[in-house]
Amino acid sequence: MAQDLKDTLLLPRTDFPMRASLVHREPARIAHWGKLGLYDAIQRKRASGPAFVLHDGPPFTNGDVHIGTALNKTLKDITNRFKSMRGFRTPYVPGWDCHGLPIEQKVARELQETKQQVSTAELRQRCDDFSESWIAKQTAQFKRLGVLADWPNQYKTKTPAFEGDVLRTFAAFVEKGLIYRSKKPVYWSIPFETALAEAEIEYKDHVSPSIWVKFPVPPAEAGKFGLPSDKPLSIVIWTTTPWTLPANLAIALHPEIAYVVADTGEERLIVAQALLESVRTAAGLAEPAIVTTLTGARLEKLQARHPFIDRASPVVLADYVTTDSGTGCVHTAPGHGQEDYQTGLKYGLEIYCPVADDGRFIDDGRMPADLVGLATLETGEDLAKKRTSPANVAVLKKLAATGTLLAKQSFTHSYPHCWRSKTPIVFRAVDQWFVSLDKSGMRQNALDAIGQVRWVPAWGEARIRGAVESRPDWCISRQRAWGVPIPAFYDAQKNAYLDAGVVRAIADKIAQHGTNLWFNATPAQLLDGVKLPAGWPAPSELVAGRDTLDVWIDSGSTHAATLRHGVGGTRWPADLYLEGSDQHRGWFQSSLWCGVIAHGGAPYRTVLTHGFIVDEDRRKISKSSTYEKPQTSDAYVADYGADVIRLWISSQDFRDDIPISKEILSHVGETYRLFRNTFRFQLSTLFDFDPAVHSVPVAAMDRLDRWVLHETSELLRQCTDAYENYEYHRVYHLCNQFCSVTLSATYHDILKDRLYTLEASHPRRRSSQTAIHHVFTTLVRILAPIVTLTTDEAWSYGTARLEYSMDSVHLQDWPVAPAGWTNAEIEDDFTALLKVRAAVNEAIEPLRAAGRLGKSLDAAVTLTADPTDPVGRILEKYADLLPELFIVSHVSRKTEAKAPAEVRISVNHANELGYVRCPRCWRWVPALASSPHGDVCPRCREALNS
RNA sequence: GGGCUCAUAGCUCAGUUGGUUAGAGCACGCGCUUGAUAAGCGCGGGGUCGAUGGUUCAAGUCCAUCUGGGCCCA
Repeated sequence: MAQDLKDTLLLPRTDFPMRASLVHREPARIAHWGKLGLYDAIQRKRASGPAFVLHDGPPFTNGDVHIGTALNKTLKDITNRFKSMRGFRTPYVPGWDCHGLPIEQKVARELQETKQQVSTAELRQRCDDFSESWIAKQTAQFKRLGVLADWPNQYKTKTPAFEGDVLRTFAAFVEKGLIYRSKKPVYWSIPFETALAEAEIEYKDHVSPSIWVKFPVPPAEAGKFGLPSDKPLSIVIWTTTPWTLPANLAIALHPEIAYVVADTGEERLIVAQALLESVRTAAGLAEPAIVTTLTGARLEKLQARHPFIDRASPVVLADYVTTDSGTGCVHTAPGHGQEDYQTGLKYGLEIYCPVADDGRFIDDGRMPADLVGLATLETGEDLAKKRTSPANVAVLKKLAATGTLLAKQSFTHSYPHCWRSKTPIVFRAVDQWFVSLDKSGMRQNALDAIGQVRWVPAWGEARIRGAVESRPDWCISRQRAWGVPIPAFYDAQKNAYLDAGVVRAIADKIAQHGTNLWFNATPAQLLDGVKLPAGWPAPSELVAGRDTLDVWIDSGSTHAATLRHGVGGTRWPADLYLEGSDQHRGWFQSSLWCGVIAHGGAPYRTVLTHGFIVDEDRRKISKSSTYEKPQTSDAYVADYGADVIRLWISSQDFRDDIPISKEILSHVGETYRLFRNTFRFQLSTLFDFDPAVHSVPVAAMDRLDRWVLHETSELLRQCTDAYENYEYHRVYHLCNQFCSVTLSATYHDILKDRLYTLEASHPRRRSSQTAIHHVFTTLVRILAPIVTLTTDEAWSYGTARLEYSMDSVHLQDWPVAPAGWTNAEIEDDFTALLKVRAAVNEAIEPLRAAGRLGKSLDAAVTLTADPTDPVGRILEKYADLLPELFIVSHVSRKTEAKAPAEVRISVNHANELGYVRCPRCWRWVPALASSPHGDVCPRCREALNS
């Protein structure tokens, strides 16, 4: 009998599975999108819309997609999908960064391990293959995340056409006269014998010999400067790089700092006054007597002597000298340091660098014979054995022999290392190609362009402004094979020949034949058909340079190689660049310079940055103690599924650091289930609802349903605003709250009675179904950019009642809430009603705890309120709705003068009123009536009779 | 060491121009339900807002310093 009655209820039904099984089911939907040609379908649908171009920053192609890269690509995907639903045409051309040292090094190492010797062309081919293999893997990993893109039009920095555009960008640099050749200290990787970019440097602790060295001042020289000469006098310098002493050409003092001549008894030393005590301690000297005090400026041009080479080391002045450490007298080697170099230029010193490409001292006739050939910095083996370099050892020996070594300690400090070999680098002056950033007002142009761009968050502008202002001239040559060659030629005397027209002609050839042409062809072949500028030797007298361009020129040219050609329907400039905040000094800047120099402006209108992924302790993930497995996108997708990962990404305020942990992901998984069950419940309650046939106009809808439509329009308004402002975490939290509070705990819960027990076509039931249908189609679309796969599945069930359909939620327009949904009066009324509802629940709880009743439907509630009070009036106004709203069986109202907004609530079990329970709808009523299915309440009898 | 930036319940986030006992979801605890059931509902405990010191009648919300993260430099 009970089962018989239950069968008369309109219980929810749907095939939409409760369990997501994302990890197993997602690939099928992604494949379905592939068959559908979803990306192209979306582009076709928006073909006439305004363009929104998000230009993809190319990931480097040397490994699996990192979870941080997954975050970046997903944010781009969310953005594009939202913009597309808003009506924009959103061409998205993905790119790949292919050239560069890490790949070349990896390939070179493999060749080394297998003891293979190959030509440059063969090495480049292997690099190409290596890069290509990762492009295939990364593509699959991005697709697995649900990322939609124009894969057929993807750009790769290694393709001939792209390389041609890189060279055309370079030609613009040459044409503007910004390229110059200069000997300049650069970061130099000894194992790779190449100059390194700033980005290729990492700072690590390094143990160096810390030494105090005496530079003798000859008595005659001391006399000239009014210094006592009756005892040996020396200027004391401090350095942590003894190997640079053979290149010492000067001693830098601060012009305004106070220096002292200190008498130790046997000799006198010149050091900064502020550092005398620390020098004394380091050297273990007795308390010295101060002979005299004077400023650094007084000693300018004093000719001290090099401690072990027969030459002078003059005193020079420099503002960067501090009394933070050392002696205030700075050993200066213009060939081995940026500041030293600047000072050298100022004083006309030679940019002297007696260190060869391999990091060993050269034999230039000036280097002491016992130092020639020694390695200046530690090899990996030296570091493993914790010993200092042979050159350091030998220099220390010479200092000791000449009695100029005042003190020696071990010193651990942060020192630049080659990011690949992990060995310390040298500063070394070598011939390189540079871009002058100050010539022709280029730096100002770049700063002006920054002001034209919208930076999100706003502080990004200060960040890149600082980076652009402080950036030194750009060293763009690399002594590598895997890159775009610099089309410069050299004659027998090593004079360089570089010309914009020639570069463009070579660019055309390379765009056709690839860069291997440069490495394989003779200068005569390369220059065949090219009109040589005046003053150039015949091609037969030239050799082609072997330097390649800094890869930041590659990446800085991506906009030129794609947007300016309109690849995939894009256009220049881009509406949006979206990358990690490290790119203020990286890609944003290289793109800015290339855009400003070659195309007269920034290549982007808006630049959005996100933070970095950290662990639960907010520490960088690579330093995490809970680091268990590779932090790859695939590893996370395999555990949680793409939609949960995407939801996690949306849940975080990505402008700040972005924490990830098992706990966080499991909470996000709960939210995912909430969304999924919300969709499922709504779908299940619409099983007999056809919107085309059963829809109820808003004006005719029940007040509860109009309330939920109002709430939905509010949700839509706020989520749209959040999306527009790139605040996706607000969408997550708004939807979370909406689903759990507004829907699940309130609206859905209240609705069950009418949906299940009323007759199928009862106006109130159809009204609610109409509302649910509206809420569903709105909510699914709001979440579509984020929870892409599940919303697509829900949409398919909702529209076609099928797991897969030819339609997709991603082809829909962004929802619009009709004006009729907004209803301030109902909103106010329900705010008050729901407050009373909460109070009713609170009042029921003690009875439940006492075992007097279980479900709220067993309760009969009495409300006492002041009829003149606003709340009292609302209770009166909604009297017929109250039992349903509170999910109780009976509500009686009493009026009594009370304090404003005060409602007294008393609760009884309905049987205390003599009520009986309807076996069908479970409500307690005064009396049952007979029906073909037995005794039921009058309302159920009516439903059964129809 | 410098520049930029962040710091609110166990977790993720809200907290408008400084003004009532700092909110939400999840998690947690205790119950209810078994007609969303590897679901749903109710109630409850839990932050004094990184620390310190200021400005103010009043500060999570303004200022300074410090501590601890992050990115980028040195």
